[in-house]
Amino acid sequence: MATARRDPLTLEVVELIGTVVARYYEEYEQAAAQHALTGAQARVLRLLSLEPLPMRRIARNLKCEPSNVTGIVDRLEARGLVERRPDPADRRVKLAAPTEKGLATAEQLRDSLDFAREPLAGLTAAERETLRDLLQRMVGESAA
Amino acid sequence: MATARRDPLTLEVVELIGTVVARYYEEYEQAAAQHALTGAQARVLRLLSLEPLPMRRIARNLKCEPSNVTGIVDRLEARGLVERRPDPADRRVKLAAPTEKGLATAEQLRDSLDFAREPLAGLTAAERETLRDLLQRMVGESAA
DNA sequence: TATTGTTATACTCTATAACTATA
DNA sequence: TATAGTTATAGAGTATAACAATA
Repeated sequence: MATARRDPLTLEVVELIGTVVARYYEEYEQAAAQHALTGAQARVLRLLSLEPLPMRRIARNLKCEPSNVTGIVDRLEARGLVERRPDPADRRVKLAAPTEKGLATAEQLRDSLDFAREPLAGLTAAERETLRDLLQRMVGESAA
Repeated sequence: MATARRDPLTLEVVELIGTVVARYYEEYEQAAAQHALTGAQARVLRLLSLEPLPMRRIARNLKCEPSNVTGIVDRLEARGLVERRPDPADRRVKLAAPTEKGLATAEQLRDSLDFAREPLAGLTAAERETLRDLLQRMVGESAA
């Protein structure tokens, strides 16, 4: 298996992945902007819509410094999309949780992410399965 | 063909694409940082390594406002990676072009983008071909 | 008049370092 | 003493608006 690295085929696939990434990112930002959110704010809102989290955990997920999360959550909180709750188990911890409005926004956001579904519509179910399997092996099975 | 949108399979693929995008982006920034470049600077340098371009064209490619390009090119120029040249055909235009050092850096940058090659090593040539074809159809054939 | 690049301004994201309140 | 969250600071990317030079 592990041979090719700079062969034309591999480079072609790498190029295509770059194109997909650029398009995905662009449309994600655009979807966020439709709700007057930045990309980072939209990502945090999506994350919290799955489960309330301590600030520290948000930073780890976003792969940024905890100090940055303070501002992002501040802005989401100022817009009534998120709230900070105390953690009964540890008084140092603040749990960020979406409000009802925040949950509704997160759902709308999810729906507007047609970008990734739209192009898939051109593939048959069998092809989507193949794509899923190949991507899974690329990502390393342990995809979330 | 165009039926499924919210079926489990499609959503699974969308999720996987999101994972690939996050990983690609992260590793791109990391590769850029190894050369003390930001992601935006690395993207501009890569773009110019293909062909010198007017500031306006860079903005269009990055999908940002032209005023932002001024600063990014300023910083690349300050590091001796890029230079501004007059356009003989139109004296309003400034062509941004990589220096030799800039070209060398762009090439190193390209090489350090193993992130997208590494995971592909686990796929056979036939599988990479299949992946290429499916991605090409997603992207719409007209990939760069 | 329209276009190219720039400047000025304001906001967000980012990392670093220092601070506070808990543990 | 270690950890969670915050504040302060500085640099970079971003959009908007206004400007000079050129077309």
